Amino acid sequence: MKSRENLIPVYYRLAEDIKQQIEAGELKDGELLPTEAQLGEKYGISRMTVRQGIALLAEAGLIDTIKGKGSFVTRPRLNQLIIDLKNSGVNDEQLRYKLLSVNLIRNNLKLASELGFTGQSSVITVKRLLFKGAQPVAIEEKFLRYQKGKPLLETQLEYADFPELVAKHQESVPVRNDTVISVAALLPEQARLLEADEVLPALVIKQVIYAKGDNPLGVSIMICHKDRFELKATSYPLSGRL
Amino acid sequence: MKSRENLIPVYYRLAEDIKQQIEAGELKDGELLPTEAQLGEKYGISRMTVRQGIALLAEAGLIDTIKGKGSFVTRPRLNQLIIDLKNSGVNDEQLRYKLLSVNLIRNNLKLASELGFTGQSSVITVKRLLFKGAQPVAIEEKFLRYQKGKPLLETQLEYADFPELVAKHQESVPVRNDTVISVAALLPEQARLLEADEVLPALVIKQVIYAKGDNPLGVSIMICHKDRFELKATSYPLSGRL
DNA sequence: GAGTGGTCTAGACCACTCG
DNA sequence: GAGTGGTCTAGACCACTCG
Repeated sequence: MKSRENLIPVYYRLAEDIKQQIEAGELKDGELLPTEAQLGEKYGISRMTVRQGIALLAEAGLIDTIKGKGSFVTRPRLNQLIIDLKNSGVNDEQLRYKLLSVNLIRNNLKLASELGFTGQSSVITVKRLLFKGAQPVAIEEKFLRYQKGKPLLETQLEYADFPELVAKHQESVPVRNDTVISVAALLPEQARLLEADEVLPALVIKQVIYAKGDNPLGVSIMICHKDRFELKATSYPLSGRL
Repeated sequence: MKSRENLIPVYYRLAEDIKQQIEAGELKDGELLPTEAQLGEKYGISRMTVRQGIALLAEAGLIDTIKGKGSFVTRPRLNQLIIDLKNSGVNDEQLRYKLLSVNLIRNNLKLASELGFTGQSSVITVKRLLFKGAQPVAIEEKFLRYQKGKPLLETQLEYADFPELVAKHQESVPVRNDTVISVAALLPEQARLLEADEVLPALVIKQVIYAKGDNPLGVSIMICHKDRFELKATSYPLSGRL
């Protein structure tokens, strides 16, 4: 079936077909798919092409393939949620930024080691206020390993998201972002900045960016106004090709 | 290079090689990789095998491939974080569960429509208390579309995670989980259950499980004690094959 | 028109699983 | 030993990009 006629690749159509069957409940959780050879036969395509479709389904979490046995229908991984910090409240396009302060703190081993910056005693701090419309929604404080000869541009300070900022200021390549989400009470000064009652709690998002080998390159702490900010996450793959 | 000698597939070694070069900064952000033909030449392997390696790198977010142009080094997507609800505080293995109540609420169109359960007026509610050791850490309340002839087993009610529970009780196949994370004050009864001061705020995790076509099948609301619970997320692919 | 990645084929050998 | 998926090849034609 050389279906170049209609531009949609055959392996993709095979994957879609099977996806439909799974979502319609025709192929149930745990059930075994036909073998690759059988699917090739059925669709009139070669085995490598079948495998391309199967790979797509596996990537989407719809099947598990076990060598020597076959491909089994499985429930999608609904417990694995994706937060896109660029589109879920944080770093939203609707947000405006106001730069509060930038400091280079030299020779403060205590601070550097608290942040996990080994072999380092100078730290850059950047503080911004995030607005949605006229309302302040979050305070963001960033701590960067100081890197000689890599000055930060004003535009970066104001507009770059955190991983991007770290990338620009570092020789080392950032490879991982570990984040913790928790709740804390606002400090008086934070409450003032956020124009909130002092008693209000806040959503706290703490990001740590690492280079290869678990070396922290930067730490970001966002203090978010509880009524003006929430985090959205979804199980649906953002880069989903199916 | 038929390197079956050492069990590690050639395409995998190619991908690892390039990954190392990217993480070491030898291949910088935006740089163009050699063409597939050149890589095939260099490693002495066929183009399809090169493509297998390239696909792995693309999946890990280390390169972007553009048809007709080539493959470009790109920063990994550090803004896309994965929360694994099974290993990040929620549904943790260390957690114990106490079933508080199970109810079938019949003929309550208002509740059903609030939950988004269309064409439906009966709702099952399940309330559990989660413990870490002897300490209550969260209250979990679930609302399920009632499905005739699909009784819930006691063991499921106590141990199943939410997507699993929905899957067991529904004919429809769950395909998506949309979650919102926010902050709210504890109600007096909730504070009592969590053995907390009434004034305490709480982390709120609201999950909605959908079938195909944006039909909600179930809603779960977790009210988490702020000092005993935090959510962890990471950019590192959990199913990372590289 | 030359170069690139995207799709696809028809074969091959392998390691693994299962009865 | 029969069946399965995993790896790999050496070819082909295509659509796209760029000068």
